[in-house]
Amino acid sequence: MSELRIVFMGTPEFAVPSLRALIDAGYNVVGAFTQPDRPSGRGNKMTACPVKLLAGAHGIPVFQFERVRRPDGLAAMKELAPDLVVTAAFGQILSQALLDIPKLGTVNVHASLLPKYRGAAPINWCIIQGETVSGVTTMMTDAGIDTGDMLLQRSLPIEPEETAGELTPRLAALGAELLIETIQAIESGSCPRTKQDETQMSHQPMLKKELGLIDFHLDARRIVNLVRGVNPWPGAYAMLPEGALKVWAARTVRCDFPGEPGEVVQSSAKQGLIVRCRGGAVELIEIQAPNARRMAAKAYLMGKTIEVGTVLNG
RNA sequence: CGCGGGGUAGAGCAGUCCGGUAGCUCGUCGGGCUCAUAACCCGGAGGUCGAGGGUUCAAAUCCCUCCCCCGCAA
Repeated sequence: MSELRIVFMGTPEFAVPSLRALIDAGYNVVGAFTQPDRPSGRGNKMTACPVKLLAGAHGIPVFQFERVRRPDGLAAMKELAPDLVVTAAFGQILSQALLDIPKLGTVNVHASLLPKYRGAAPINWCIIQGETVSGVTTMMTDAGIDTGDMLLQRSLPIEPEETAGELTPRLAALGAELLIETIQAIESGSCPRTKQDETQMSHQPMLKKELGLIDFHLDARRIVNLVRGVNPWPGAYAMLPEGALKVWAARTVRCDFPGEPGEVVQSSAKQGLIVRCRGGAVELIEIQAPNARRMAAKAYLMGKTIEVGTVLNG
């Protein structure tokens, strides 16, 4: 049982294992900050984020500020008098004034092998760019975006067909383990601390809806990586005349068909849905038509037709 | 009260507006053809049409209530 007063800051599912690990390890979590509840889903009901639910279930006070770095957020943090702040996918940028509060500093759990893939959506970008290895890094948060000194780091191979949605919980679990090790090392004064190599750094922007629009002028491999990387959110899609066709799963196929990029070269319940792209073709395996549920493309084609020769995004 | 689409055979859909024998593609089972096949031909099984109530000689179809699923937007 540690005497440290810890404040946790995190919002989505990725942060949950880290908070749970802190609780399970017996740490004294004195408060949890999350993004405010937002109206979401059908009916625009207010929805509590996963971290809020977990913290609430353990009687940990929850704080939700629109901007935690404004005076009221700052005051709340001061009052909690944390020895250590832990952040994991919190979703807000911390100010220096905020970082100065905890005596031992602020430790962040970041889902990439820093200094690569700094920024808001490292897991997605990693897959989109075709990496075969990812990992998590614990680091001392500073005023920049994921620029602080690295503490511990551990890597994880990405499965060839793995989606961002599948990789996220694996990295979250790894991150939770690493967080506990990191805090133990900090407590014992034995935690290594390494500056990030700025020449190796990369920084990716937040995900936008439009990122999911498939560009069939790209290679099949890159298209498949995009599909994996934006699954389940924001989701890959191609434009049919009647609306967006979401693509949940795709694979590269040999292309013996002529056709321009985006052209449907095969479309049947037996053979599936194959679209021409740069230097080859992709088979759209699992799709979702407007107003429909997601399903195997072959199943969709049993009841509906997509004409061969249709040009997606055309 | 954010906007909208949907629930019909194991799967995916049509039929609903305009009530009148439940249909298509695929799968499945049996048979045939073929050197052979995911191909082709013939035949069969399989459905309380999401649930309940109402109108009617008659309801998948019209009216009311409820349950469930999904798209957009956030």
